[in-house]
Amino acid sequence: MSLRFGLLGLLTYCPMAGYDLKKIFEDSVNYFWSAQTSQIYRELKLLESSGHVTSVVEPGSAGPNKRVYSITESGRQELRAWLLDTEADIQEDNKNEFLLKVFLSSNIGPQELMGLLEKRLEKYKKDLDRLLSSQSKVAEYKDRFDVERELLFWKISMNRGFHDIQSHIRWAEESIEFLKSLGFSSSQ
Amino acid sequence: MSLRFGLLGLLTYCPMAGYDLKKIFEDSVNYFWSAQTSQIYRELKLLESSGHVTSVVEPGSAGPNKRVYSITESGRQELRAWLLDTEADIQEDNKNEFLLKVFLSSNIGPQELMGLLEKRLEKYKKDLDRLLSSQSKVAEYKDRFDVERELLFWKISMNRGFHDIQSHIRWAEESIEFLKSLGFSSSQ
DNA sequence: GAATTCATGTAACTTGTTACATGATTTA
DNA sequence: TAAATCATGTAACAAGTTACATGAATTC
Repeated sequence: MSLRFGLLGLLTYCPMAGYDLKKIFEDSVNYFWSAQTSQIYRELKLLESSGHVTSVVEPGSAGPNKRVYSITESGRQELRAWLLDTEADIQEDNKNEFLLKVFLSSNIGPQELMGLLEKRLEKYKKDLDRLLSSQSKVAEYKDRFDVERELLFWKISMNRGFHDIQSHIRWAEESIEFLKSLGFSSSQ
Repeated sequence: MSLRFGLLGLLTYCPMAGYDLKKIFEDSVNYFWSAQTSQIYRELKLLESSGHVTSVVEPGSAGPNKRVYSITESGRQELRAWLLDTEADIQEDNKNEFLLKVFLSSNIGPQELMGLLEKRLEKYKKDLDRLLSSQSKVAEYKDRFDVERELLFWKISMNRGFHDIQSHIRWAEESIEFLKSLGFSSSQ
């Protein structure tokens, strides 16, 4: 859906190749957005054919040539229009495979569910660690690009990550306690 | 991805037609899963061709005929295998269009972001109301099907919804306060 | 000399969305 | 009698995933 806007947004920092964009996706936006390289290259072509970015081929610093993309003025306009459009994102769907499992867990029973929840709790705690380490990468980006102005917005979006993970942890712990209070014990 | 398992799961309650499944999706699983009718009908056909469900055509109580689907033993096995497979759901992606916007908001500035956040906060509060009202529907389902055993799991998954929305509300409020503390005011 | 990283892409596929068509029955 | 609900579907498209191919440069 909005991969194109993610790409346009990152290109406002500086011109980049598809490969660079993939990298930045991985260690900045990764908590709330992701994309395959194949998808990124396809999308960049579409953006170029609609005039929102332009590209030039540059000799690669290491290895093959790079196709470096720059955002155009029409691209910036597109981006701003999307950012200000409050209708588009208001009914985004919240698909959560794990919750679907919990909902259908009568098919495996409370003990097995407890096992799933305990495993999940571990995952959430790892997520928290990963988020903390990706925070330290922000400092790195601060040096690589000139992003004084961006820092504020990065902080606010990363902070959402903490709220999110903490609420997951609290819910999982609460649910495990609830099952225990009903006399069930883990299958692990 | 796991629409098929959602369908299999609901069919463990009782045999149903595509239309019924769509309805139940809408007012039970809706908070963390959704699907279009066209997708549901397509998926049901696939499930039938792989032997996980069977169907019979019944005269409709009102209007056209119904094709009523029942889960088979192989369908139940599939479902249970998926429920217990902790690898599959562990790296589900968390795409969040709104967070992408926040992350890229240097392109519109803090005042505009504040406006977006305020609008979001309203949406979150509406989400909370909707979740409360869908809770009351659970009671309705309890009567329609024989789902004593299922109630426990419904409660746990619905409870996740509350944790989720509350954390969204807290984050939005905190972020608005943060921007205010920096001397910015809303564009609204 | 082997593995990893840099760098770009194609092809085939799955999943999800949008728009449309049909026609009966029930409710306002 | 008009609108909503019941009920099933097709077609075209958009978005996302998986698998694969290529080949140079760097690091171990």
